[in-house]
Amino acid sequence: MANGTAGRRERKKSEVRDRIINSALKVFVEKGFNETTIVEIMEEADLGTGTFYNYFQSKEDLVTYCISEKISEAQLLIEKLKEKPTGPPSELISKILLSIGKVFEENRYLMGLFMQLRRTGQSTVEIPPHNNVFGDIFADVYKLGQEKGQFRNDIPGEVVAEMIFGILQSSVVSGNTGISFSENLKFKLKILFEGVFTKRD
Amino acid sequence: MANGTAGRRERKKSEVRDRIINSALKVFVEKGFNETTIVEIMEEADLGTGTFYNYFQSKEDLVTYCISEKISEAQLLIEKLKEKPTGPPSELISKILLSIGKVFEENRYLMGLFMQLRRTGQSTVEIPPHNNVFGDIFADVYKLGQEKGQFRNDIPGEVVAEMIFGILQSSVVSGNTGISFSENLKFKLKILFEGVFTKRD
Amino acid sequence: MANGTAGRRERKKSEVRDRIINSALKVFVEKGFNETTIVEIMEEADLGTGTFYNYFQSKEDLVTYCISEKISEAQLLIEKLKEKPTGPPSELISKILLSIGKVFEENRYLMGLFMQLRRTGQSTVEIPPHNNVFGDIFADVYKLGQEKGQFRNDIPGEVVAEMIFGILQSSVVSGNTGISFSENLKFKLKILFEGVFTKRD
Amino acid sequence: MANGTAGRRERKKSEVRDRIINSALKVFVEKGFNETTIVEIMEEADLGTGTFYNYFQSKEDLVTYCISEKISEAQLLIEKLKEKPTGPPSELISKILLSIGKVFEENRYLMGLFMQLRRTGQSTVEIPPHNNVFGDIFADVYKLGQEKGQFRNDIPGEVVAEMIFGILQSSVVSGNTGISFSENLKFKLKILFEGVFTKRD
DNA sequence: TATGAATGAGTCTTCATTCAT
DNA sequence: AATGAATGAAGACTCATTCAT
Repeated sequence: MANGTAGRRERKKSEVRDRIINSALKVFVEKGFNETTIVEIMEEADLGTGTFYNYFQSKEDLVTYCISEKISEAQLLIEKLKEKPTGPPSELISKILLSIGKVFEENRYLMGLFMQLRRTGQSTVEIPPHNNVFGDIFADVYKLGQEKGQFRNDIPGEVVAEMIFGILQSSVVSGNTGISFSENLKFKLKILFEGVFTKRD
Repeated sequence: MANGTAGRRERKKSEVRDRIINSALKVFVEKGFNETTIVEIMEEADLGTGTFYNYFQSKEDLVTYCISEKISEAQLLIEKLKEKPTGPPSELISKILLSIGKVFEENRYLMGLFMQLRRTGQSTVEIPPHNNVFGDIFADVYKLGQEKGQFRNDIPGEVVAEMIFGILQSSVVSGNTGISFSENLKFKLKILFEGVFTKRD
Repeated sequence: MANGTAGRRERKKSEVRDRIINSALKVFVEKGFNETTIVEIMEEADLGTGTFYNYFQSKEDLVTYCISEKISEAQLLIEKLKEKPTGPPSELISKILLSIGKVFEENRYLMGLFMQLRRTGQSTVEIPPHNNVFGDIFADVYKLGQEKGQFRNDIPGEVVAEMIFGILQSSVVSGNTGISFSENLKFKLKILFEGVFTKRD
Repeated sequence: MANGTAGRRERKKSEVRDRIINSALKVFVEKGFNETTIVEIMEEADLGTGTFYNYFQSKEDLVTYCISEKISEAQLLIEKLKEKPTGPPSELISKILLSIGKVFEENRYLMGLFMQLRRTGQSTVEIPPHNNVFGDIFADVYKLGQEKGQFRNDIPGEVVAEMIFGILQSSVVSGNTGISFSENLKFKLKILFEGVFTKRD
């Protein structure tokens, strides 16, 4: 009984949190992060201003929370992919990028936020240093590919990792080409691979 | 005489402006754009707060001004390079990227600012939409390369342009690889070219 | 039966009220009156926030209630002492001070609260003007002592009353002397009665 | 010249600071410290809200500043008095109390503030622990009096110091007796020195 | 032209209080 | 009666911008 009530409350609370997050992202997209006020977010969510602080400590906290969630989501996907490595490393990279891309594509703006956010240290939720979140993963996979003879050895893995991350980024934020995200990504991967392959078929 | 005085005044004024700009960039790097106040900039410049408004209309104006200057600088270099097109398109792209990169490398932070700045419309100086500043140029050169048979035809020029811009960006902001900017850039261009070349030598 | 239930309910209600009061005093001591929030009090009491308002109208109300209770307690003691006046007035004063002191000593902080509280008029429970609560009593006893020839006539009773009250206060809040409350009080009463001079001219 | 301008500015600034302080004290007296808002203070001073923060970091800071000033003032007076010790210790105590009293009497409310202020540690200006500011001084003088044979030895100096401080306090805040501050103080000192008994046994 | 104190609009943040469950 | 999420009024504080000197 009590459980039922508590459960309902939990659910309700979670709903409210989501409402705030979605409103926030909506307004962020419209006005930009720094130009968005908490009042605006809560008006959009049709909630009182004070309610914000029942769920987040600050605006920064909110963004950090959103991003952390997305990163976790993405990392989970990557873990799954790495567990059953069927194809060659290049295929793994493609799959990873498509997975991560999908996660962020739902809300493209978040990627921009993710890139630009300067952590000031006040946030309670930890965001790892930007580039390194996925950087190590890419570098690892590249090294694997080098060992397997699929990738060239005359280019440092870290540089390739940077490039892969750049591809991800530019595909997600790309918007004027009239090409879908996954198409865009595939084109860029084509460029990437046919350059790093040791030999072309 | 009057001319001499005016000249001195001109020079003096320009000196003050530069002092403000340099102080601003310094503080931006330390604290981030939004966290930097005009008071701080002017303290760093060892000038009175009010003096700021003799040179710029607002903080946004200041950044816009800085960036515009850099872009103009870069575009001037590109124009010069395009006027005397000696080598193949790939060489032109390399030279352009190195030139632009150099301009922004002096102040890497500016690139970050350039990427993240959202125009809110209050600025008097116009900054063109981010990606497109150099995007068209890259696309043009790529098309030229396609016509000359150096570049593959199965990938849209716009996508390649995005990729080139991404390379520029990631090279400028790269910092943990221990590789110099131009080395980093060359590696990435190698990846780019040996992927897009119709055939590998 | 109905009576029994009502009694139990009464008792239960009283228990909750006491729990709130004790938690409040505890937090007041730790953080100060103004810095204490109702949420904190109720967390300390392990009760829901809303429950507070089933017992008190406001935070001010709570404090006022606490203090009033203590004052009533003290006044009751004084009445009893005055009813059976066996010794000389000086002894009565000593006994009164010791009694009041004991009441407040259990919770020294309450005395500080009692001293500093400014009534803003919103409270439903009335607290009489600070100094006067016991001031009149002291002045009365002093006058009695003057009539009986025990106390000097060249000093106004009100001034002595203020001084007695000051003794009470400073004894209750004293903390660094390493002397117990009642010892401290006795020393001060000695001064009050006899003075600090080795001999009186 | 420049000096003249700077000097004028300095003077102006000092005037504004005083205006704020006086307005603040006025409103504090009327409404109490915690009930006073910065807006109210600045309205009373006929200045913009923001101006407050050109002079003080917070409301606490302001009070701390006021009190520190008064304490310094009082301590300076005490030093002067101790340098030329002509009469007996009792006389020195009287003079010290009258001096301190005068300092705080101009603004009686400040003494109350001084007593009640709970330092939360955020203030930039340091206030020494309340009782001890003058406590040591009183204890010292009392010990001197004991050595000289003027004061009794069967009461600890610290207790007497507390009592003296209590006298100071109760005289400053006393208000209903219709007796002037210095008269009030003299009566209490008389009690302190001689006691209230008609004769000592 | 340089200055820097004054300004107040704009934000964040807190918290007593309410109320549906 | 107990609960705790929702609320918004209230207050602290910031800072771009103005303007008298």
